[in-house]
Amino acid sequence: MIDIAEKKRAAAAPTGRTRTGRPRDEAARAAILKAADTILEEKGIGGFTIEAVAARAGVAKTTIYRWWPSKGALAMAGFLAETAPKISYPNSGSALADLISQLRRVAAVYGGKTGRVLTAILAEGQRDPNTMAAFIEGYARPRREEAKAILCAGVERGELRAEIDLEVTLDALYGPIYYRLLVPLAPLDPEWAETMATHVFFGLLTSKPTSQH
Amino acid sequence: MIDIAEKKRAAAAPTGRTRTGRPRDEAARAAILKAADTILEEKGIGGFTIEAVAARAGVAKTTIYRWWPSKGALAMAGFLAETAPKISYPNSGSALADLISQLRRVAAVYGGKTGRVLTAILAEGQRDPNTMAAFIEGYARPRREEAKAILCAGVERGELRAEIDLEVTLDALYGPIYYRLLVPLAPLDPEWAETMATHVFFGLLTSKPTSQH
Amino acid sequence: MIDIAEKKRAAAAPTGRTRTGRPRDEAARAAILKAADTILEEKGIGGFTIEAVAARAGVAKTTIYRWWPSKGALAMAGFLAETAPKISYPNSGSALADLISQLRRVAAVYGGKTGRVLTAILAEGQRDPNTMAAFIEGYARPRREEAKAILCAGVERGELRAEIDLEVTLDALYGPIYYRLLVPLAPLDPEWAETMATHVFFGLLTSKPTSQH
Amino acid sequence: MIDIAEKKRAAAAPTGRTRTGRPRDEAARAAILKAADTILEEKGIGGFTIEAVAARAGVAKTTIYRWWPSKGALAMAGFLAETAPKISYPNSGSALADLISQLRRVAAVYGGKTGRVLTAILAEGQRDPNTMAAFIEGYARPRREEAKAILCAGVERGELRAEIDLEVTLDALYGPIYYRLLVPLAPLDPEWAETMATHVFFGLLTSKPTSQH
DNA sequence: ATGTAAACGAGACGGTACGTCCAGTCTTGAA
DNA sequence: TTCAAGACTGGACGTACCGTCTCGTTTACAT
Repeated sequence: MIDIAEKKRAAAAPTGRTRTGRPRDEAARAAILKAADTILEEKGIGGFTIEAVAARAGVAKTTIYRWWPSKGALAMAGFLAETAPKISYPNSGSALADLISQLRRVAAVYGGKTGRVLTAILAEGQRDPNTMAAFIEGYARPRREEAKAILCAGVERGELRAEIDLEVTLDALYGPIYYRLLVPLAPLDPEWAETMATHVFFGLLTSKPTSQH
Repeated sequence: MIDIAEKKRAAAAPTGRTRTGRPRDEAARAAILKAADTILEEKGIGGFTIEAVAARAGVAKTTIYRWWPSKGALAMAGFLAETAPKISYPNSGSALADLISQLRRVAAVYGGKTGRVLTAILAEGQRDPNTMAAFIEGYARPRREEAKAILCAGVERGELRAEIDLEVTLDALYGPIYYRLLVPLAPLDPEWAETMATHVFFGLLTSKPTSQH
Repeated sequence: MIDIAEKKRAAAAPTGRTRTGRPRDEAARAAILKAADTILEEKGIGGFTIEAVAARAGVAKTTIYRWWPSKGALAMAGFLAETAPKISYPNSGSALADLISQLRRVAAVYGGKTGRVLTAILAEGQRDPNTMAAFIEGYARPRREEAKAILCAGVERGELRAEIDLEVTLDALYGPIYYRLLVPLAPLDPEWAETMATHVFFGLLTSKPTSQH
Repeated sequence: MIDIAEKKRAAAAPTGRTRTGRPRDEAARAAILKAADTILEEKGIGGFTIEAVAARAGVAKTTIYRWWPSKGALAMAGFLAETAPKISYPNSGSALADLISQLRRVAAVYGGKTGRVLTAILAEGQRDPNTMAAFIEGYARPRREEAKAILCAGVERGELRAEIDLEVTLDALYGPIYYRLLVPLAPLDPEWAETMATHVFFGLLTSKPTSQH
């Protein structure tokens, strides 16, 4: 898990220098993350202000600014601490089954309160590159690596075609979920996710080509 | 093209009552839209403020508020007036070719300055439902309908499987583009778009199943 | 009377250009000055914050910042508008009588609520040269000129010695009053002021020297 | 010399109980007072913050707060320790000469860096009664007693009129100096101080009255 | 030698006010 | 009736210091 506070602490005590001064208040840290996440869930990004988080956490604004450099960083930290852990990967030995199961779960979670948090972070990320970077490195990329491992196994077992580009495949499977999350043309639910995955797995064409590309 | 101003004018002169008073300044209207779009392109959503638009357009803030109810509406109007017309649909008689060609073009356009405008609108749309609605009804839905028509034709010609769900298919083809637009894990370019489309069209599996679903 | 607002207005309409835009809200202006003065009287400089003045005047902070550049400028404006007009000059034909009468009145006024306002302004003036300059040009200097005129008349009538330096004389007569105001060794009251003035007028020495200096 | 630290130390060891624990760090104490005075001289009251003093003295904020209860107390302590000792009293046997000599010296010192420190203390004293009390008891009153002694001697020797009120006389002589210090209408220099003193000593009137008051 | 007690550095904490930026509304005179 | 100009209320921003607090460390005296 990535947390700017952790980084700061690490930076402050690089090797063996004994830490001095009043230690960080872990209760305040937890309250801030909890408050950040709750506000994001309840009010979305519109109501997510540092002042609101401080008030709800019962904490001074300065305490927040001491540890998180921006709104986006705080939102990310709240997301990672509170809601990100809810998604885990299955492992059944079948790439197709595992991925569909995982995509269903992701759709279900993103379709709920966690989705509101995510949209907020991504919206903030459009205006602040650091937030986007934190999201990518702290959340998106790690998840992709997990999913990539499943795809790899599927290819090795002969389940999936060897010619596929794994990165592109991940875009094809996860892209639609983010699309529905951010452009609410229709709700994001597990049934839709499974149908979408099935379309991508089986392709759209009537006949399988002998040679392709 | 949707423009609140048009609606307002229409509402103001419902049947035949002759309009009186100073007529709307079309030069101001054009300058505002142009300024909105330019700022969006240059500064992204962070620098897009009503005051900045007014200053750049050489127009009073009130003039903007008279015609557009919110920041998001103005961004949408600027987008529609200036950058949206750049994307058109081909028609070659082959669904696969037409869609790939279109996805390439969309990727190219979204990968440039227009993409910055779009991310700004979508970010704003996360906080303001009206902006999102305007985007969906004024831009996303119409484009989907065009694409859907191509898919339909493909099905009717036997090019595409009859069982596919057209809406889901559109999600599968367009989702990844929005994903790459909003989550910049990697750049958005035509080559990637074609590869992605190919993956979806041909599917990922090694063998075609006899019965599916 | 000096008022930054007046300067701004004057600067905005230098010659004949017709003023445009919403006119300044005079009620708000008056409420701000009144609130500033009241807070100064009641709480002294410690409680004099822009936020407190805004709250009491029922006005937005920005409205204050639009017209007064600093705390000190606002305090000065409040002082000039509300409490400065209370002191006027007598004119009886006798410099001694006039000055004593005036010094008594000044001591009485500075010994009351107005004195608290003055100490606040002078304290603020120690940290902000602009405040001090505004105080000197807008209040102190004009009063000195009035007093100087009386002294002049006294000299011309032969009441006062011709050799005296008028500026130094003013320091000698007014200095003790500011001293008692700012260094409260003892209260500031009219009796003391008259005694003090008498000492200065008549001198301290037992015998008049034939030649001096 | 008054120093809260002295008081505290005295209070901590009232009778005979031997003191235990780490002794006060005199180097830190000296560094703090030096830093306080230097900052007051260089930046005036505006730059005089506890944090700045601590940083300059290379000391923790807590060490300051342990010994001085407030900003004003610290400023006073710095003033007394560093700059106050610079003024001493002459003794020539002539009240007039001694006082003029002393007033010249005071004007010279207050016209320089020491003056900046004094204005800072007096400004702070307007907001904090304790600071003002410390200034009066620790500095102003003792100096007045010294000056009063000279005046007394002058009266006893028949140099000065017996009817004069000594307190009022002190106000008349020192008031103008504080006035020029705090209201910089003109610079504070020895020539002016002597002229002023001469005016007060000799009075302003053309003729000596037969009976007065 | 070893406690014990106070002083010290470091720095986190809850707060207050700052001065600024924009949002969105309102009021005027001119076109 | 629209427009330019610009004043208004109001909310949040990020910063600077305040005065308090909690630590781990240091220093000297008392045992």
